[in-house]
Amino acid sequence: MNVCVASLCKAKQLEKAEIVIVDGIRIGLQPDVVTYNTLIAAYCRFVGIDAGYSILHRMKDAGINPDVITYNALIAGATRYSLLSKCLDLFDEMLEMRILPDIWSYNTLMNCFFKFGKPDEAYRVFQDILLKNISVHSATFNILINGLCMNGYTENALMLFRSLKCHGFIPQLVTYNILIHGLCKSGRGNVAREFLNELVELGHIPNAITYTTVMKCCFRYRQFEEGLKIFAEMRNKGYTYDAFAYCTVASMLLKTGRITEANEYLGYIITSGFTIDIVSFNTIFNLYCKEGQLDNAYTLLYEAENGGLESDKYTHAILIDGLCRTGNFQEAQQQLNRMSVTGFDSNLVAWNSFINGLCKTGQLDYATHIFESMDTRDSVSYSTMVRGLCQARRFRAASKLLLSCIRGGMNILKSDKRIVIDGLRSCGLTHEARKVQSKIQMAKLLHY
DNA sequence: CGGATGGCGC
Repeated sequence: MNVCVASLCKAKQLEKAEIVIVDGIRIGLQPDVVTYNTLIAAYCRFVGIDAGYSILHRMKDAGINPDVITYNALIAGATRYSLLSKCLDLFDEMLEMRILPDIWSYNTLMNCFFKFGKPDEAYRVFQDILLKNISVHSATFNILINGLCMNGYTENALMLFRSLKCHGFIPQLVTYNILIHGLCKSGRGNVAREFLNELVELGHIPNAITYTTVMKCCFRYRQFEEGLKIFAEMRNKGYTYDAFAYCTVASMLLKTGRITEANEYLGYIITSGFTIDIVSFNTIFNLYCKEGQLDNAYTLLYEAENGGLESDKYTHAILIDGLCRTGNFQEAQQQLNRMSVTGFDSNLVAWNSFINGLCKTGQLDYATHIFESMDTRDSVSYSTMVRGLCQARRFRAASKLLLSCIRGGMNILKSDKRIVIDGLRSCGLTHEARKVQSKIQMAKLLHY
């Protein structure tokens, strides 16, 4: 029965799995801890953490005690849904129940801390593993390397990787995938390339994840044709069994103005029978919004939501950008305000999109007002405003903003700084231009 | 029976 339940759960057929269990009970087979653990993992993955909990209760009611695997599945579920405190509670609960955590409990907890941007605490978990003399799993190192990369410690991740190799650790394909991704994200595409060669030399065969990662890396460095070549190779090898890579390609095409081609690839997503999840939906939705087909976009959104797809912060940001592009600033503003009441606040990208739209249409005072009322701002917010002010030839205001951005420890693009300085000069404000330049230099010295 | 890697927005 357990084998059957497991394979149904893997295939997301939870109702069928439940039927098998009921049938089993009818012929005298009682579900055991393995059956429940399988169910808990599947419910956490496909339905939600509460669904996982309800199985836990069912299990306890049936007189079966949870074990370490039960808790690991729940902790992983809590991590998936970004519930840090729930992870910690579960870990404590496990200890209280005198269930000894295994390496995977620690791995999962460590991964959870990394995911929440708490690398120090994650590292403490790792030290705990060593202290308690629990033998590590290769995944422990993979999680460490990934966590370090994702939290801006790419250099440390590289050092760890190299020292592990010296100690006889044989990197797996996942290890390379993680490293390549991390290196690319931190702007070290050249090192990523080296690792791509290395993994092949070591006899690994790149998988769909490797291809998608490398392809995105190419796009990041504006090597579009190179990336498309990788995609073609990936398709030839039959590695496009999901929409992941198609989304990357389509959004690159859209961003570079190759609308017709983007349309083509999105067509594949729709006709290939892939499950349209929120990410692929957003990619398609973005096409309609960028083309200014807001009516079609709304229809699509309506249909998707009726079909049970839940929009996320990406959906909202795309919509707001679309509304701005079509000049519907009032509706964009309303949507933004609605967003903050429905829990999508801190959607900085959407707000940035809005001020960008306002700046592009010369509504600088309105943009400034919004910018000042935002509770958080990032370097994009500043860049957008700075560029907008320069375009309106309000160079003094732009330089003031630029300096306050730098004082806040945020860095904006060199080209944006250039625009301000050149602008000041073009107005004959040579003295101010020089002042800004020296302040930028000073900030550089102080920060690095 | 669980647990690590890839896709979308300014």
